[in-house]
Amino acid sequence: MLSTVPETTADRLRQRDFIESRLAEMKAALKDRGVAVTRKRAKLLEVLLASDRHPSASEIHEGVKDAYPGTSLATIYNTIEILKETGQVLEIEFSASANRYDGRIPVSHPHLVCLQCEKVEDMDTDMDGAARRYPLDRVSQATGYEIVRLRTDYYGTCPECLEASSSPTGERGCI
Amino acid sequence: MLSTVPETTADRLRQRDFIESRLAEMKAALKDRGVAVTRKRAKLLEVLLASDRHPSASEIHEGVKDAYPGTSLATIYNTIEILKETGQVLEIEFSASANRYDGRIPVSHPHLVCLQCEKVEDMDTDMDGAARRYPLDRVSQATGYEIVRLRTDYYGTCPECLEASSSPTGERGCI
DNA sequence: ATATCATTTAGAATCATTCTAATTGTTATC
DNA sequence: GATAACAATTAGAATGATTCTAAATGATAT
Repeated sequence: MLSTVPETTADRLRQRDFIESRLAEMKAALKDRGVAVTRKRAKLLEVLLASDRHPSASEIHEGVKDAYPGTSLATIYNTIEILKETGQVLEIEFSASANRYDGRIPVSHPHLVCLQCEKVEDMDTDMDGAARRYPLDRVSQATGYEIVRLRTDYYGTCPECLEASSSPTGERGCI
Repeated sequence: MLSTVPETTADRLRQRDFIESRLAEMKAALKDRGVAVTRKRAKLLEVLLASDRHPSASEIHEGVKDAYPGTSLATIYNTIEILKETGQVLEIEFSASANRYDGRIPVSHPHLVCLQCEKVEDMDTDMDGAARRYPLDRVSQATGYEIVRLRTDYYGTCPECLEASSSPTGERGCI
C-alpha cells in the first residue's frame, strides 16, 4: 500500500483521472444533447472542473477569457444553462451574491459556506448523513412531493477567516 | 384526551397561542434593540406570522398596505433587516425569485420547496434527521468552521401541482 | 413650542441574470 | 471553393429583487 492516510472527499476530487472522466462525461452529455463542444465551451468545462472554488459565472468567464479574450458573459450563461438542463452541473443559488457552480459533483451534496470570504467547499460526505438517511424518494413518499433535489449547506466562518480575524496584528475583522 | 390524531408541525404552528407568543417575542426583541414597534412594524409582524406561506417581502408589503396604504417597500426591507439582525426571522434565499421569510421558526429547519408553484412549506421536523444527527457544533468541530446556520431544503413538485399536471382536463403542465 | 432623533418615503442605483436581435462561424452540399 | 442552412456568439438592453439616498414626516422630551 502506498499510503495509510485516509483520502478525503477533496483529495478524491482533485485527482487528475477523476477530472478527466468528468470532462469526458460532460462533453458526451453536450453531444448527446445535440450541441457542439466548441473550443470556448471546452475551455469553460476545464475552468469549471479545474477549481475547487465552486466558481461563479463571472469567475468562469475570467478563466475562459484567458484563452479566448473576446468571449462574452452571455456565452457562459448560455452554456451553464445547457449543463444544468443535462444535469451536468449543480447550481448553488445565492441571492446576495452570484450563484456558484459545481461541475465535479453535479448531484445534491452538502457544502460548507464561509459567510466572510464566500468560499464554498464540499463537505466530506461521511460527515453528513442526511442524504443517506433521508433519500429523496423516502421524503417523496412521506410528503407526497416529487422531490428532485436536496440542498444541505452549512454556513459560518472558515478556519482561515477565523484565524485572520483573531490575528495579533489587529482585530480588523474586515478589510 | 381530546384527540388521538398526532399533531403535525404545521398544526402546532397554526395555533393561536403559538402565534401570540411569537408576536410578543418579536416585539420584545425590537424593543431590546432600541427600535420602536410602530403600527406599521406591528402589522408587518402580524402579516409575517399570519401566513404559513413563508411570504416574500412584497407579499408582506401587500398585507401591510391593506392596513396602511401609504407604506413603502423600503420600510418592509428595513424592518426585515432588523429582524434578521436580532435573529427573529429566517431568510430563505432564492436567486431566481424573491427571498422568503419565516417568522414562526426563526432558526435553521428543513423546508419543502415546490419548483412549480413556489410554495415553501415547513417539513415535519421528525422527518429530517440531519439537524439532530449533525448539530451545528459537531460540524464546527469536525471542519474547523464556526457554523451558525444550516440550510436543508428539499426541492420538487408538490402534490397539488402533481395532481394539476396529471389532470384529465388536459396535460397542460403550465398555464 | 421646539429641538432632537427615529422612521418613513419615493425614486435612483446596483448587480446578477436573461433577453434580443444582429453577427459570425461551421458544415454539408453542390 | 461558393453557398445555403443552421448553430454559436455577441454587445448591449431589459429585468427584477434589493439597497441606497436624501428629503420629509412623526414622535418625544424638555
